[in-house]
Parts: sequence; C-alpha cells; structure tokens
Amino acid sequence: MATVKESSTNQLNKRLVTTKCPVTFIANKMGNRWKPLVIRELFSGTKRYGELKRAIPPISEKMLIQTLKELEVDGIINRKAMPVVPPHVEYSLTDSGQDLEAVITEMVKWSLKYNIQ
Amino acid sequence: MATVKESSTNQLNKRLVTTKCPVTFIANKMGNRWKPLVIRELFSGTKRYGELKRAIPPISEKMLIQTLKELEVDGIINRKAMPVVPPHVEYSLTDSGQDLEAVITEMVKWSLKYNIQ
DNA sequence: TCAAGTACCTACTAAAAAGTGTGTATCATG
DNA sequence: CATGATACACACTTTTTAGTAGGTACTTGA
Repeated sequence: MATVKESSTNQLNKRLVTTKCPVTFIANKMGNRWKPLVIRELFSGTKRYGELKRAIPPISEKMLIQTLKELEVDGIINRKAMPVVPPHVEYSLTDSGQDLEAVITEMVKWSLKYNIQ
Repeated sequence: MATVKESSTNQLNKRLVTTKCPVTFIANKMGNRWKPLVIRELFSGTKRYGELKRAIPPISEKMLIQTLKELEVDGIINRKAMPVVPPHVEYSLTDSGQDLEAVITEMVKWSLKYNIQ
C-alpha cells in the first residue's frame, strides 16, 4: 500500500526517532495531511465511508481509504463492515482514538494562540 | 532551501488543511523528523549549534540547520550569532516555543499509554 | 437495460522530504 | 605550514508521500 525500503537511512532514522521520541511516535499515528481531519469527524460519532468522504470534500478516495487503513492498523479506529449489498461500512474511534482528544485540545489551544493569519 | 511548487494540488491541499485544521497548523511547525528532538534539547536551555549536533548524533548537518532555520522562521526559536571567529551561535526557545511544552506533555502521556513495543 | 450508488482496488505520476558529499572563512595550535 | 574547530552553503540523489485516473461487484430504480 506504500512500498517502503526498510534498509534506507530514512527508515533507520525513522525507527530510531520513533522509538526514542514520544512526539514522533504519536506523530506517526495521527500526523499527516488527512488523519487529523478524519479523527475530528469521528469525534462526533460513528460515520460511514461515504459520510467521511462528503465531510472532507478535497480528499481523494485513495487518500481516504489509505488514511482509514493506517488508522485501523494503528488501532486508532474500528472498521465494521455489514455484509449487505450495496456495502455498508462504519468507522468509529477506539479507546486510544478517543484519548487523542486531550492531545488535540492542547494543540488547538496553542494554534489559537499563535495562528495569526 | 526546498523548492516548492505553489500551484500543485499538494500545496493547495496543504494550505487548505493548514488554515482549517489547528492540528495540521501546529504539525507544520513542530511535526517532522527532527524538530521535536531539537525542541526538546532546547527545553533544557540555550544551546550552541555544535551542542545540538552532538546531542542528536544521527542528524546530518544539513538537516540540523534546515530544521533550525524553519523553527526560526516560524518563531519557535531565537538565533543569536556572536560576531567572533570561530563563529559562536546560540539557539533558544521563544515564548511560543516554550508554550509547546503543554502540547508535548499531552503527547508524551498518550505515547506512554499506548506505546507497546 | 441503463444509470446510479455503495466501498473500495490498482497502476501510475508528481511532488516533497530526507540524506550524501563536498566546499567555505577565519583563527588557534602544533 | 598543515590540521582542527566553528557554523554553515549548495548541488545532487534517494526515498517517501500525495494525487490522478482508471476499474471492480452487486443491487435498486427508471
């Protein structure tokens, strides 16, 4: 789903830093272009794939599922697929996903204080 | 220092997301491979370029100055150059840099709770 | 029977981030 | 007179991330 060269210095440093630095550890879980937006949507409750898509218009379908898959693998969200047709899939936050709210709250505070635009 | 194509969808989305999402806003300031490590070093006080380099062995000189420059541009750190030779440059956190400690504290809490390794 | 809606998958390309390697000026020291 | 230490600068390559553009299966409704 994204080929990674395990032996590169980039990967070595990434692993090194991730295991030594809690900030990087969490950043790898929630810190890319779309993850925070998806997480925020799920703070207000369980959502379907299509609902997330409509809630975040500029995201492409590829980036949306990619983001959802990574969040699922990292245990931040749950995926519940109903065996019906047309498909019906629901996403929700896990406990660790919910616990991100405290972190995000602090980030929002800082951003409001220093975001001048 | 890193050529960016302003017209790309990537950049459009980056700007869009950065202005709409406080998490992304702050992530752009402190969320890459080396920034958190540099910031952490500076939590314990002013440091010289060479001290930072020795404190974070795997970082390359290019990545270190690049990181320092970005942090300076973003107002997270101060750079104080003494007009002596050999050069003597000191880096320290600004107020907004200091204020990152609350954010980082929450991140550390989450990481300690969910970092299983 | 043809289009629309569901939740994806896959190959590909463009762009950005990270890393490598070399070079700079000035002085002190051996 | 060469070497080391200081704090960088710059061109370049590698690796990763983001985005584009197609396609899938099944069913309902017109």
